Amino acid sequence: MQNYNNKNLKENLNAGECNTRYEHRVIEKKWQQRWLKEQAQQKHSSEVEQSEQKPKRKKKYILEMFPYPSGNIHMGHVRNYTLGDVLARFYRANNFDVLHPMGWDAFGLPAENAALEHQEHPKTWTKNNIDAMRKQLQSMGLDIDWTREIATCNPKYYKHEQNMFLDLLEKGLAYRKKAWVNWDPSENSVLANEQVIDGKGWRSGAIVEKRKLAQWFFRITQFAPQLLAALDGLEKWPEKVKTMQRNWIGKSQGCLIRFNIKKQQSEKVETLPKTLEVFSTRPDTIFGATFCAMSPNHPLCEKLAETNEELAEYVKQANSKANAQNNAEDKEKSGVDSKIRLEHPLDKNTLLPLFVCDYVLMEYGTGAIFACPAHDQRDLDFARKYKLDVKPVVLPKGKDSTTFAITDTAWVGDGTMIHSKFLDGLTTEKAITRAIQKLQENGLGEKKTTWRLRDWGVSRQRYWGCPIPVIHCKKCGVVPAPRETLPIKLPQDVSFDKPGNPLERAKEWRKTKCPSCKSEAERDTDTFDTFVESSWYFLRFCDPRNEKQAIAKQAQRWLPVDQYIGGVEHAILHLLYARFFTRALVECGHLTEIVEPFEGLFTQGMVCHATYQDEKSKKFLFPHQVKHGRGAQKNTYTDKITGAKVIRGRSEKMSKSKKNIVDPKSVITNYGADTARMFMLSDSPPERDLEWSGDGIKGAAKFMHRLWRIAEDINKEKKTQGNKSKDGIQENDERTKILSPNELQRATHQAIRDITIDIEQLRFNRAIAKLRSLSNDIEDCQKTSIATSTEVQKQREVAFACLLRLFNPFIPHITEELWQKIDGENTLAETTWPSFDEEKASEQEVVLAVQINGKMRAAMRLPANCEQTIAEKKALQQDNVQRNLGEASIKKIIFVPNKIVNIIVEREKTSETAAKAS
RNA sequence: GCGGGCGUGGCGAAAUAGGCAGACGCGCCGGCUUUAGGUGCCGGUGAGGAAACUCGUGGGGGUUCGAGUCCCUCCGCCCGCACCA
Repeated sequence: MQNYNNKNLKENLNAGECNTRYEHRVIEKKWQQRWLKEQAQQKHSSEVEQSEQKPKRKKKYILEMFPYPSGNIHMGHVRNYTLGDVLARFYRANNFDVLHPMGWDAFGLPAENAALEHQEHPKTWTKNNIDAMRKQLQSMGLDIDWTREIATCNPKYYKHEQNMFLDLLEKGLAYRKKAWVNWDPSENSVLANEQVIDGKGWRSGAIVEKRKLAQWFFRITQFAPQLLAALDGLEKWPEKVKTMQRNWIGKSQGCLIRFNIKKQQSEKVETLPKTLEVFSTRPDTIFGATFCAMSPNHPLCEKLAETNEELAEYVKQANSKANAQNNAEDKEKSGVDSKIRLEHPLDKNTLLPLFVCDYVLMEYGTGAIFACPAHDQRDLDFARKYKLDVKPVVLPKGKDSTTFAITDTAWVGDGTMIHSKFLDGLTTEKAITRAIQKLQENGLGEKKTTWRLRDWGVSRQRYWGCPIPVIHCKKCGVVPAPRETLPIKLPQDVSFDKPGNPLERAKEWRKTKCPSCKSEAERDTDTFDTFVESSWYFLRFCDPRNEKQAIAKQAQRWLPVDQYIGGVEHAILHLLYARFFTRALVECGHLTEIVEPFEGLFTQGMVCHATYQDEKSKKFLFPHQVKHGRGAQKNTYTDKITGAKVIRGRSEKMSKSKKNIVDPKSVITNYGADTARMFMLSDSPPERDLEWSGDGIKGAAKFMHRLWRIAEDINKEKKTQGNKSKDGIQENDERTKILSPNELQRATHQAIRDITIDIEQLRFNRAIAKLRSLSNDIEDCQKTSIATSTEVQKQREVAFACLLRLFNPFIPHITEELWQKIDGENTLAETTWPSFDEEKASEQEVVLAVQINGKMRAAMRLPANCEQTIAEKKALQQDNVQRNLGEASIKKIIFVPNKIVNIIVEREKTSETAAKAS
C-alpha cells in the first residue's frame, strides 16, 4: 500500500532539480553493514583485559528490557529500543563508555506450545526466532553491542544460574516446602502469586486452582524490609512503580494475639494445639470481638476436618470456589462453625465461637482473625448473615454512646473507646498501644509487623526452562547437585506428543547417582520460573563470556544500570524479583556492593491503534485491510476487498487478538528505519501512549526528504560560491519569515543548549520539535540587504552540520549519509557532541509584553536586559497603551526584566465611562 | 473501596522559577507548480466580532499586579491493587 506513495516521491524528486534522491533502502543497508563490520573488527576482549587497556572514562549502562524471542518484533519493541538507542548514541557522542547490549529471554512456554503444534524442538524454534528477530532489530539501526549478545536458554548462561541456586540453598535463601500453590490447568504448571491476575493465569487466562505440592521457594520475604525502605532512595524511578511495589510488599503493623483453645464440646481435642494465633492491626477493638475466624486452609482447620465431615465438605467447597469468582466484593461470604470455643484474652469469662470462613486468607497474617463486626465491614457482613452479635466499642466523634448503633455499615474510623474496660475513654491510637501492652503483660500477644509479600515459588513443571540442580535420593532426601557437574543440561531427546512435563518422561535423563551415598537417585524434573533468568541477565551483560564466574569484579564497574527502559507491566514481577535477586547475590558474594540494580527506570507508554470490525460479522480486521473514505465520506470505512462496511473502534494497545497491529517490518521496508524512528519519537512524550497513524508516518517520511533537499541546496550553494553569482542562494521566494545569519547562529546555539537537556531528560518529543524548528530556520535564512550570500551560505552550512550532529541519535542512517555528502570529517558516530556558546545563544533583542492591569495591550522590541526606566518609558509611548490608559492615573508599574511591563491604574477606562463619553 | 496519574485547538502536543497560552507536527482551507495528484513549494488556521475588543487551558471558588502553572472544592477519564484482618 505504501509503495504507491513512495514511487511518487521518487518521481517527483527525479523530476526536480535534485541531483540525488533519498533512497532509504540503499543508505540504511550501507550504514548497518558498516556498523556491524566495525563491531566485528573490534575483537571482544574480556572485561579484565579491557579494564587494563582502557583509560577510565565515565560510564553509562543503558538497557531496555530484553525481548522474548517470539519470532517477530512488534511496535512496542520498536518504541522501546528506539528510546534506548537515542540515549546510547547520545552518551557515546558525549564521550561516555556506553554499555548497550541485547539478549533474549529465551526460555518459556510458547516454545513448548510451538513444539507441540509443529513437532519442532523448542531449541530449534527459539534459535530460528532469535535469528529472525536479530535481523529485524539490526534493520532498525540500533547501536547495540552484539558481541555481548546472550540467550538465557544457553547452558553457558544457565550454568551460572544453577550455581547461584546452590549458593542460595547454602545461605538458606532457597528452600523446599509443601505448600498451597496456584495451579494453571491449561499450562499444567504452578504459577507464582504475581502471575495470577483476577484468579486467572496471566498467560493462559484459565481459572487457577489451588493445589498442595512440594515446591522450591526463594526467601524474598527475608528482604521485605530492605526492598521497601530502599524504594525511597530510587529517585529516578516513576512514583507509580514505587507505589505499586510498596503496595505489593504490603507492610502492616499490628499485633499478634494468642487465643486459648477451650475444650468446649465433646470433640477429641487432646491432639489440638493449646492456642490459636491471630493478627490484627486494630487490637483496640478487642473487646468488640464477637467471634473468631480462620481460613479453610488453616492447619487447625485441616486437623479438625479429619474428624469433622461437615467441615471437610466445606473446605472442599471453599477451595474449588476460591478462584471461580474473581470479583472479591461480589463474593458472598460463607462459613461454618468449627465447634471450637476460644477464650477472650482479656476477659476470661467470655468465650468466642471459632468459624471457618472463606473470606479469611491463609496467605496473609496467621490465617486467622478475631472478628469485630462493629468496626470491620467484612466481619459485619458475615455477622449479619449468621446472626452473630455486633458490639460497638469505638465511638465516632460527635456521637452519643447511648444511641450509637451499627446498622449495615461498620465504623472503621477513629474515635473514643467504649464498653472496653480499661481502654474506655482512650483514643484509638492510645488504645492500640495500651491493648498491645496489656496483652504482652499477660503473655498473650506482642507487637508484630506482617507483610503481604510471599516467598517466591520458582518451580515450574515444564521442559523449556533451567533445570533445578538437585537430586532426590531415597536415603538422603534432597541433595544439591555437585558444582562440578554443572550445568545440568536439558535433555535433547524428549517427546512433546503428550501434555504434561516431558522431563518426567525422560527416564534416562532422570536417572543419576546420589552424590552423597552413591546409590540410585533421580534428578528434579522441575525447571525454574523464567523470571529467575531475567532477574540477573543485566549483570551477565557486563561479562557475558566469562565461563568461570557469572560476573567478574572488574566487570561490575558497569553497574548499576543507569537507565532501564521498559513497559509498566513489569512494575512488580520482574522489577521486584530483580531487586531481590541482586541483594541475594550480594549476600552470596557474587556481587560486591551493588544493591539496587536499576538506578533509573523509565516506563514507556503503549503503542495504540484504532480497531476495525466488520459491521455484520464483528470480526476484527487489520488496518491494512481497511479503506478510509475521503472528503464527504471521511468517517466511513470499508473492507478494501469486499467493500463491506467496517466500524472503527476506539484506539487500544496493539494486540494480535484485535488485529490492530502494524508490522514494523513493512514500515521499515516501505519507509525506512529512520522514518519509523522519527515517527516513534516525534509527537508523544515517551511515557505516554502513542497513537500510531498512517498520516504520522507519512509526515515523518516527508521530513526525511526535506532534510535531504536542504543538504542538496547547501551543497549547491557551496559549489557556486566561487563565481560570485547569487545562483547558489535561492532567491527570496514568497517566504514571510526571513532569518539573518546572525539569527540563525543564535538559533543553532539555542538548539544545542535545549536539545542536550531534552535528551538527558528523555523529552525526545521536545527535542524533535526543536530540531524541526532549526531545520525551518535553516531554510528561512536568506540573503538580505544586510547579509551577503557568502555569509548566509557559511552560516547555513554551520547550522546544518550542527543539525545533523544533533539529529544523529534519532535518525542515524540519513544523518551519516548527509554528513558524508557535505564532506564532514570522520563519521558522525566519531564526532563529539557540539557545545554551545552562552554568549551566542543569548538573545540581543527581546519582545516585552505591555499590560494594563494584567491585560495584554502591546508588545515592544527592546535590547535584552534593558533597564526598567527605559522599558517603562517606551511602554507608555505605545499607541494602544495611550489609548487604553485614557485619563486613568497610574498606581504602580511592575517590571519583570525581558518579560513584561504591567501598568497598574486606579481605574482603567471602563466601558461604562466610554459609553458616557459617547 | 484504597493507591497513582491525567484533563490545554478538529487531533498529537508545547509553555525555565507564577509573566505574550497553543512552539513543533498532523489534519483542514487557499494559492502556485503539475496532463493528473493521497506529490512538492508558499501562505492561512483557538472561538466570537466589521473593528476596537471580548472570551478561552474539565466546572466553581481563592491567593496574586498577573494563574495552564500555587491553594481549596467538585466533575470526568485512564491505570494499578483489591475479602490484606
